[in-house]
Amino acid sequence: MTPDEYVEAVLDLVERIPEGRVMSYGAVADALAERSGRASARLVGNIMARHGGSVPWHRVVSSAGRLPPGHEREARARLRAEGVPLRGEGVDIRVAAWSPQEGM
DNA sequence: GGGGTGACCCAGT
DNA sequence: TACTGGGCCACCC
Repeated sequence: MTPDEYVEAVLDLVERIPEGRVMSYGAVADALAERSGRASARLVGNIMARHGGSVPWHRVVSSAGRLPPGHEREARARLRAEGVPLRGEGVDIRVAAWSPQEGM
């Protein structure tokens, strides 16, 4: 799988995250590991930063529920509108976490 | 080719 | 609870 295809796979998965739920960068990397052979949270973070504009990027947060630097305000507004449980600076990932297995 | 950087993560202190 | 160190992988000097 080429880097470009990996980007496509990441964006494709992010598009499937249902409203009101979120995934961490690591969870995304993990879910694609089987298919791509790669599992790097950092890589997913980079991909979202560069190509996330066309997908619901706000549904992808850090494993601690922190929102993407520079976009906290925007992300909070969208997440709140979708009914994602917010906690402190970010989201309550323990409650909002979603995995592809759940949504097949 | 070598080295720094980043929307990350986990284990240890 | 907060910091550190190591691992991760593509990108850009």
